[in-house]
Amino acid sequence: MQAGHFRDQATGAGKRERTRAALLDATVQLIAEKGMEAVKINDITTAAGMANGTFYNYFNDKDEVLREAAYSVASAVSQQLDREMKAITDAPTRVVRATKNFISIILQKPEWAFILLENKHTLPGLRDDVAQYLQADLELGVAQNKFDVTVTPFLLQQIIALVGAAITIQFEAGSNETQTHEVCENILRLLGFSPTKARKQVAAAIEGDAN
Amino acid sequence: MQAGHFRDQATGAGKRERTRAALLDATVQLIAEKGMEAVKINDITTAAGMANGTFYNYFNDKDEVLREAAYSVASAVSQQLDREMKAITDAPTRVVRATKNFISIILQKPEWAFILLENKHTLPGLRDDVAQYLQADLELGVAQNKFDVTVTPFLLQQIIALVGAAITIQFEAGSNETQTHEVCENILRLLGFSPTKARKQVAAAIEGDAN
DNA sequence: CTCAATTTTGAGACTTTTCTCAATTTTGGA
DNA sequence: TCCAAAATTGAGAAAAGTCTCAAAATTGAG
Repeated sequence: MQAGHFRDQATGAGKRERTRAALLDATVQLIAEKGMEAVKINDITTAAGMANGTFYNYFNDKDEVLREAAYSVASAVSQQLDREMKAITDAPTRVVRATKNFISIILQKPEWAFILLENKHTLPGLRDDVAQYLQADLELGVAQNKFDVTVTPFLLQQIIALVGAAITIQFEAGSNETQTHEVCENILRLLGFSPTKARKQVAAAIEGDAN
Repeated sequence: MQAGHFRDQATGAGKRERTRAALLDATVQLIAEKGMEAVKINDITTAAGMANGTFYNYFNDKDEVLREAAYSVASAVSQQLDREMKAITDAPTRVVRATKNFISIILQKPEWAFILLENKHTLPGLRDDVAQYLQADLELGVAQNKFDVTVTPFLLQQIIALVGAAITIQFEAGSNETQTHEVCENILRLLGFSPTKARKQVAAAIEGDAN
């Protein structure tokens, strides 16, 4: 039984919350180690330092814990991104920063990256959350006359696919700042920027970033 | 026991070939219905109209049949695409036509779409095949001074991600010609085309197509 | 048509994992 | 501190699936 994000969040809460958090942490960890399908109930309880039966005090079955683990991670990422995006008003800058921060948040917690990538298709919640974010920024950019596109669900998914691919590659081959800049440029190209303007915009947007 | 692509290919061959083909067809079909992980050996043999034990005359275990099914589908798609791409020499046209044809081939056989999407990450063979194709066309385009990019594995994956997302969406929501045109335009934008030029290029490339 | 070789069959042994529940331990409010 | 309520325990029943093998059926070359 080790540390873990949800466990930390639950220190001070009642026993019920803490046990639940420990189970979720163990689940996330195990998914990262062996993938969704390979996770067994016994693995989870053992990793969390409990007896098998305890599991059923908190979840009805495996699907439930997997789903909750994925949602919890998605919502943790979402919260952190929210915090870092306040007070940016220029749409292209928002898009670039959000992309960069999203990639960076996810790559800092490999076990999060894994669970999110594995659920990209199956988990409607996450995809829709990210899409809503993005949609607002794109509409802002169109209103600001910065983007030459029509904002459709299809376009959102195209952009999300670029980010997803960038995360997958960096997750496999190691974090890579150049590739993060490239995906930002690619998104801007998709939104109608010329190669030159895309490059300058990315440089400018990242210049002003704390990280 | 119904018809199926591999079964058709094997008519006239010996019994061994035909049984094997029937098992592969059943496997592909079942993957489309319930996903890789949910397919059981008994489902496969029942769907193929055989006894459980027969399976082990052809495959050592489930992983093997799943892998072979995926490879077989990938190679069938690859062959068909090859046939349709001969004799196109202009790089942007090649990229647009290949994208359009690839999407169209896959969406005509939903069970193929499914198996390819499920294996995008796990099956190195398929991904690399597609990437090689694309790489040649991109290098051609750079040589022809049509594309404003550096050809890297990262860029290839970005483009493949756009196509993958387009297939996923059309697979879920129904085939959509507009979206297919859009993904082609998006790819050209990524390669440095302006929105206007991208649109014209796509129109021109598809104009000259038989379909 | 014949028959050795090939293929198929399916019952059941075996493995793996899920899930239940009566007994025990822990918790935390009064 | 006390104790009822809450949480935990882990053995084993039940479920789900994999894989083997001796016997039966089929195949196709000569």
